Amino acid sequence: MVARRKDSFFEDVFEVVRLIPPGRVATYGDIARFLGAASSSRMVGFAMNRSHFEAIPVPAQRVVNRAGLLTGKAHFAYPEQMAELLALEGVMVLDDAVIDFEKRRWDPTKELNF
DNA sequence: AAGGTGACAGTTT
DNA sequence: TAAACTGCCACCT
Repeated sequence: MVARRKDSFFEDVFEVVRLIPPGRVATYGDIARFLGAASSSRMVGFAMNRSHFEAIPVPAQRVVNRAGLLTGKAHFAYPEQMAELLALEGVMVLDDAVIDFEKRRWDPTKELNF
């Protein structure tokens, strides 16, 4: 890599994720668009992978895929942790899917009015 | 410096 | 309708 526009695209991702209110969830795509890289949804997911090494905790459990599925649960300490963390926040998860996903969905581009 | 990779998304078989 | 393929951009080795 020769040059990067930003030192850390990930940090931006982390910040946005931390802004997600408890009990709400956001999608990789929405976060990516919010950061100006609509097609970097995959990167957002990869960022979450790295979030575990961050000093400041990142509520990765609040980030799900477009279908509301907990696709990243496998990357937690243990797979069930993701659903558990969400449950503690009042988010019901059934079979790796967020209940009332559309209702609990939190879109930064809308909620933050950017 | 170049290539491979990934917790997705959208489109096409 | 469901399954498979390609595109995509930034990080890492």
